[in-house]
Parts: sequence; structure tokens; C-alpha cells
Amino acid sequence: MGRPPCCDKIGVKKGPWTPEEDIILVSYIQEHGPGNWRAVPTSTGLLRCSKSCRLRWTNYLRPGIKRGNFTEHEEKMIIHLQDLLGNRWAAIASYLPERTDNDIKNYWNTHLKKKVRKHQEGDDANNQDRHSVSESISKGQWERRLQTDIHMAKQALCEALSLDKFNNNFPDSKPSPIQTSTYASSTENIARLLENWMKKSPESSQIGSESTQNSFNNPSVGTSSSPSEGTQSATTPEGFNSLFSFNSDESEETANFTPENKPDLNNQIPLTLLEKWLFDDVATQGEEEIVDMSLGETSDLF
DNA sequence: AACCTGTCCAACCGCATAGTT
DNA sequence: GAACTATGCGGTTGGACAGGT
Repeated sequence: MGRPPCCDKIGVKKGPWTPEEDIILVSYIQEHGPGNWRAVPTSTGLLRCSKSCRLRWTNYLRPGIKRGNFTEHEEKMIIHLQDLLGNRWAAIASYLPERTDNDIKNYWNTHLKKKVRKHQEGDDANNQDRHSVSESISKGQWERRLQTDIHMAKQALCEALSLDKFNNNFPDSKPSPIQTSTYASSTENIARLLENWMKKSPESSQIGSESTQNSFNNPSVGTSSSPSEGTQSATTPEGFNSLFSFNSDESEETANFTPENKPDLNNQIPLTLLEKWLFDDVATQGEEEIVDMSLGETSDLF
């Protein structure tokens, strides 16, 4: 049987998202939480397929996404993790919660791949005797990969366990503490986008504010002018803060987005021994473990 | 100024897989 | 267990932009 398309191709809009669409999507997710993507286009009236909505959210609108230049540390992480995991970008991204798999993938393809290749070529030319070393490294790769997988499984278990404690925050959301923590960690991307869009088209803010009046209660909505031109505003969030009230003293729903509401594991219901062990382990080992595990291999790149 | 080339990155496509009926 | 559906993932594309000639 053939797999049907994820959405009806007729009447489905493609291409870059407009700020209006972003706002509608964000307001919907703020109200209902992420997940149930199929319902998003019908509920919001967006002429986008569910897949496109999910992608837009996870890769761009989701709070907590860090944009811009990758730090040296992040580069090392990516190079190392790519070495360990291959092109499993989602797995790699799980170690860099502020970056999306798409971002990491793009960065790898445009920067790091060349960098690594160049480095390897240099190595081949200059240090043939290092071959035996790299051979032994590759021999140990399966072991390390296994280690990483164990770590990831452990983390997944940790996430699953911790989820119960966070469920009240996002009943509809998918079980992922990364998600919940990123929700809590930043709303800047969305805030910037909205702010910018407000500057661009004050009158069209009606759409956003009407459909989201429960969520957006900042009086400054739609009051600014000075439109800015270009597609950049549509794809580069410059400010949402004026519309979203993500402060901890707001309603329970909006408060879920705040950094202040980032789950404080130590203040939760008493942990079981297993949970405690997991949290401690993940917290202490986390990314450092991965980097340290064999960062020596990549550290000479920098 | 016009053209060419390379880079960047948002978004799309198709497949895999998990979940549901 | 088969059929169907929803979601996630990785590969790829295409448009915008920057820099060079």
C-alpha cells in the first residue's frame, strides 16, 4: 500500500513562513502545547501541513533555541558526537539542547565537514605514523558508541521518570524534559519575532492579538510602528517579549514558559533512589562526559 | 554596475518507525 | 497481524545574500 501524503497538497501553502503565520502557530501552541500537529492546521486555519507546522516550531519558534555563531565548545561537541554517532543529528542535538538538529546539520555540512576533512588530510600528509593510533581509535569507536547509547538510554529513562513531575505544566506536550526545559529556558526567539513584526505591521497585529488574547496581554501590543522591510523579519525573530507574558507571576499557563519555572529537581517530590541516581549521574556526567570521553581526538582541530 | 560563484539556512521531501484501530 | 495514521529524522533543495572579478 502506498503511503498517503501527510496532508492534502491542494491548498497547502509552502515556502517561507510569514510573521502572521508564526504568531498564529505560537499562540496555538502556547494554548494547547506542542503535539497533535495534525490538529494544528485545522484548529488554527493555517494553510500549512502539520509537518510544516511541527518543523517551524521545532526548528525556529520553539523557545530556548540559540541562534548565531557556534562556540568552540559546541564545535568540539558536534565534531566529537558526529564521530561517535554519525549523522544522527537528532541524537547529537540532544546533547546541545539549545541547537536544533537542522542547525547542527547545516553547520556540519557547511563548516565542520570541511574543517575535519582538511584536518584529516593534513594528518595523512604529515603523520603517517599516526595511522596506527587512529586505527586503534576506530577500533574503540564501537565501544564508545555503545557507551554513548547507554548514556542516551539512561537519559531517556531519566526523562521518562522526571516527566511525571512536569506533566502538570504541559499535559498535552510530548514527554521530553529537553522540551520542557527549553520551554522554560527561553522565549526570546518568539518574543523577538513578534516585536519585530509589530514594528512592521501594527494593523495586522489584530490577527495575532485577537486569536491569542488570553495569552498576549501586554498593553504595548500593536502600538509600535516603523516597519522594517525584507524577508529577514519573517525568518529572523527579533522580539516577542512585548506580546508574551512569560513571567513567573503570570497565569499558570504562561508561567510554564518561564525560566523561573524550570523544574528544580531538588525541590520536587522526594526522589526515589533510582531517580536520584539518574539525575545525579546525568547532571554530573552530561555533556562533559561526552566531550571528555575522547575529545583529545578533535581538540587538536582548534 | 553587472555578473559569477560560493555560502548559509529555512523549508521541503521521502522514508522509517511508533502508535492506533 | 494487517492496515492505517502520526510523528520524527536525515537528505536535499532553492532562494537570499556576500564577496570577488
